[in-house]
Formats: sequence, structure tokens, C-alpha cells
Amino acid sequence: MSSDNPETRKRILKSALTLLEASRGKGVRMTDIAKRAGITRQALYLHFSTRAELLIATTFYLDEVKGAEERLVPSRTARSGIERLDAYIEAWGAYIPEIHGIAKALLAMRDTDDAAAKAWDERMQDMRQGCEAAIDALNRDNMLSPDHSPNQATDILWTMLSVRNWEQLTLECAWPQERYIETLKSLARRIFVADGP
Amino acid sequence: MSSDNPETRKRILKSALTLLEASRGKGVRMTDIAKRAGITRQALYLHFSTRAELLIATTFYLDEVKGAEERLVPSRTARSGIERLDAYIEAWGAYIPEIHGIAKALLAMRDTDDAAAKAWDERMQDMRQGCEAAIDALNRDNMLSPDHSPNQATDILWTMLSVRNWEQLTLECAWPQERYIETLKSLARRIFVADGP
DNA sequence: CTTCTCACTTGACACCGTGTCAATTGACAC
DNA sequence: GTGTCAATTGACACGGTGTCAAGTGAGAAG
Repeated sequence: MSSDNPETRKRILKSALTLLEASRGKGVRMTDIAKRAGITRQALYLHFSTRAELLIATTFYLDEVKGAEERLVPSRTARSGIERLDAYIEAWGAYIPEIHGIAKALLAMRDTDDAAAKAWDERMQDMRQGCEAAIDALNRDNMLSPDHSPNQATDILWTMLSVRNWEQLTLECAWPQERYIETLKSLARRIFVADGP
Repeated sequence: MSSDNPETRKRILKSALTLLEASRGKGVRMTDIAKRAGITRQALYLHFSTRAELLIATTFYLDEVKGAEERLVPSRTARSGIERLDAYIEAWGAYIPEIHGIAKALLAMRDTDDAAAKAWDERMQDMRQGCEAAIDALNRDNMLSPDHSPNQATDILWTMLSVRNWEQLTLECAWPQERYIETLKSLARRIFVADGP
């Protein structure tokens, strides 16, 4: 539960992170994480009651390490809707490859584990808020294409920016990360920004 | 292997299909399929050497039952690129909900089972060909937006039409199927069809 | 009527990964 | 010294897949 050494806890999280990053989320077992942290498998359960719990804790650790919050500053301080949209896509798009391993592992548990599903969905709802904010900013500028309501536009942007789509484009279609970002920005403009007067 | 009753085989495939459709692909075990087919779990292995193999066979059975091939006729016989694009999105978009259960089950195995991964990827390559054909048709009409090479346009269309995106929009965003189809058609036009002269 | 074949059954077992438990060790603290 | 506490050791349960050997029962063939 909670009567434990915080140093070990951190070592476990670090190990989980490293392994998940290295293996792109596939086939990382409790045994592997324990071994890498220099403890026994059973000892993991002194710190995390479940594999799902460990993975979830790892995502928070990851956010902390990678400065998830600060990355959003440019988008929050953007001076126009278009700028905000661009900044958000850049920030999130650059974040995906960094979280990909753990994201994939959590995503794989989503279908079978309720806690994992809840955690993942919450994160995606957070992400959706970012999309919503960008669309709202565009709308406030009267730049949102009349083809879409703000809500539907948000749904579309949120879907475009999914981790799965990033996987497909960069890993399966072999797009360089750079092109992924540029193309998504240009698609978003084309889809969401109203045509000239 | 192959010394068996084809009637039983069909009964197994039917059972698998029904269960996968009903449960949206989640948690369908060999035991369940066997029970529903009225045989023992072990007898399944007289017909399919592996769970993956059974699932894969089920996809082919599904295609046969649902007439996968005929659905593509309208897109193949389209008289313009735009028409072909529309027809393809309509055909594939309408197919997804019908294959969703089995698709999800196969997708879930993709990460852990090589045979499942291969089968899924092949199917997705097939689907990609449909995308490519539509983009090529557009290009032949000189209607493909200069923003994208045919290859990149294919990548984008292929990604837009992924099963995961359908899931997200219809199940998570609660879009009615109708809206899914209409919106995807309109997005595709906006993205791929060149602006006026 | 017997005998052979063949699909299927029965019951057992192996493997893997997760999760649990009881007993033990070793360090540090009072 | 005695207690505390994190961690170890070794064992076991569970669920799901896959395997195996022996048995059953029905139909075909002699």
C-alpha cells in the first residue's frame, strides 16, 4: 500500500519507463520491471497493488519528468485562434513520441482492465480539452469554418491527433516526425479555418 | 489439421462470429466459442490449430457472408475521381460497423501474436489499395490538391478511414453512423480535392 | 455381425503471467 | 537486545491457451 521506501518506488517507476520506452510498450512483464529495479517481482506489490496501477503511476511520473504542463504554455498564450491551433498541434504532436511506449502499454490493457481504461480515458479527455480550447479560440476569432459546429470540430481534431493515428503515420507509413507535425498543422488549417471572405 | 467435418467448421465460425459481434470483440474465449458451437474446447483444435488462426478464418468467413467484394463495385465503376472517392468512403465506412467485433479481437492480438499481426496488416494493406485507387482516380482527373503527393494523400486517407477512428467518432463521440459517413466524405473532399481554378 | 475409421469426448497436464501469502533475513533505531 | 520495516524466498491459486492419450459412438465396409 503506502508503507514503503519512496526511493525504491522511484527506481521502479524509472525502470518501468525505460523498459516501456525501449520495447515500444510490448511485452513488458512485472518480472522484467522488478529485475531492472533490482528487487523481486513480489516486492513490486509492496508499492503498487496491480500492474495497471504501476502503469498509471508511470504515466504521472512521465508527465513530471517530461514537463507535460510547461509544454502547453505556448498554446495557452497564443494571441490568435490559428496560432493556438498550431501551437497545440506542435506541443501534443511532439509529446506523443515521448509517451508512446507507456501509452501503448496502457492502451493494450484498456480492453481488459477497468482501471487502465479509466486512466487512459481521463488522459484523453484532458487532451480533448486542449483541442476544445483551440477550436474555441478559432471560433472566437470568427475563423471557424461554418462546416462544423465547435463540438464536432473538437471531435474531429481530437480524433486526428490520436496516438493511433500518429502510430500509423510515423511508424507504418514511415513519415518523419517533422512531416507528421507539418502535415497535421496544414490539415487542421484546411479543415477548420474558414475560407476567405 | 484438415481431416474433419466441414459442417462443424462452419458451425464454429458462425459461433465465433456471433459472439464477437455481440461482445464487441472483448473477452471471447475458446471455451465460449466451443460451447456455442456445441462441442468441447479441445475439439476446436481439430479444426483450427490456434486462436489466432480461428479468428483469421472468421474474418474470411465474414467477408464471404457480408459480400465484401460486391460492396466495392460502385467505387470501381465510378465515372469520376470524386465519385470514386465518395463511393469508396461509403462502402468501407458502412462495412466497418459490420466487421467491428472481429476486427477488434484481431487488433487486440496484433501486439502479441505474429500471425494475427500479419493477417491484420494484410487486410489493412488491401484497404489501403482502395484508398490508393481513389486518390489515383482523383489525380487522373487533375483534381488532386497540389498540397499532397498521391502517396501522402493515400497515407492520409488510409489513416482517416481506420477502424480506430471510426470507433472513436461513433462510439466515444457518439456520432450516428450517418454523420460519420457524411463528415468523412466532406473532409476528404476538402482535403484532397483541389480548390477551384 | 463384426471390424475399421473418424469425429469428437474426457480428463489430465504444461506453460505463462498476475496476484497472494507465510516465513525469513538483515539493517537501522531506540 | 528488541522492535520495526523493507525486502527476500518459496510456494501456491487462478485464468486462458495449447497438448496429449485413452475412450466413445456412429456409420461404412467387409
